[in-house]
Amino acid sequence: MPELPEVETTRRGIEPFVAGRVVRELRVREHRLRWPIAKDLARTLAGLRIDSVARRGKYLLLESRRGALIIHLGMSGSLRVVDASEKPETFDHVDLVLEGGNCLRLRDPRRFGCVLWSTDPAHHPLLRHLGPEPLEGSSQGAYLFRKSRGRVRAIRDLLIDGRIIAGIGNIYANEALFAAGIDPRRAAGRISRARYARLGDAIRETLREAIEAGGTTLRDFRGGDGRPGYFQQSLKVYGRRNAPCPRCHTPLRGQSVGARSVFFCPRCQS
DNA sequence: CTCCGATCCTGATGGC
DNA sequence: TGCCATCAGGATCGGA
Repeated sequence: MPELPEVETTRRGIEPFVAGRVVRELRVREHRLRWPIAKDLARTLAGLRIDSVARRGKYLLLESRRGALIIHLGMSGSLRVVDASEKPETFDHVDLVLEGGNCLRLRDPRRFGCVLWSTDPAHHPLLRHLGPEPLEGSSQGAYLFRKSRGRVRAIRDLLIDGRIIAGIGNIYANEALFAAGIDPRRAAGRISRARYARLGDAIRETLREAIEAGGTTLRDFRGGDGRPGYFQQSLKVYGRRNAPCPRCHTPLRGQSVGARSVFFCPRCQS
């Protein structure tokens, strides 16, 4: 579920409760996530002061002087700040208990997320090959145009590849391609520079609006403050097969490309 | 290097 | 209401 806007919403929700706090204890009820939680992680974290909460792509980083705790929410993960005395439910796998009585609680039914310690997060294997942040620097259109030359894969697949550009998943790839008027199935290498310029702007606009709305809540996403996101109401094509195109009212199409779905307007996107 | 499919796991949904 | 198949927001890995 969580793509860049949901992770950023989470970051903003938890930061006021986490930054500047000292870790009292780590409680791990289930260590079998995407990668197992290290046995000695509790010892590593105890007494550590968390200086700030950063985001890189879909990764959250709880930064300290000695290193960072890297958290990924996978498909079904969420983080909330709760009172440490609150009883955990099923799938509440990890508690980071803080001095003062608050607790950062990770819930992840599908267990595709991870919790890892790194003394040098920028060079950690999971982050090292990540592409640029779509919301930083100038528009990414020229960059994407350059990276796409000679590539035959669908543009949707290029956009959700974190090594090309970080943080974009299937929902926002589909939404940005609609905004830019590009068919998600088109070969990435055969799209013009001008269209990439439009796409770069569409990506930023789409992500910004989604963050402003608090992310997209499909099923059970909640921000760090426990509130749902409201961007779902703003989705123009994702999940809306056969619904009228918001621009021209032609029925939207939905089909599988590779392992996941694309949604698009056959008239507005070519 | 690039691309594609399989894969980890559980819950929601829709058809019958 | 129940059962079963299908699908899901991610990202790595291995093989072609």
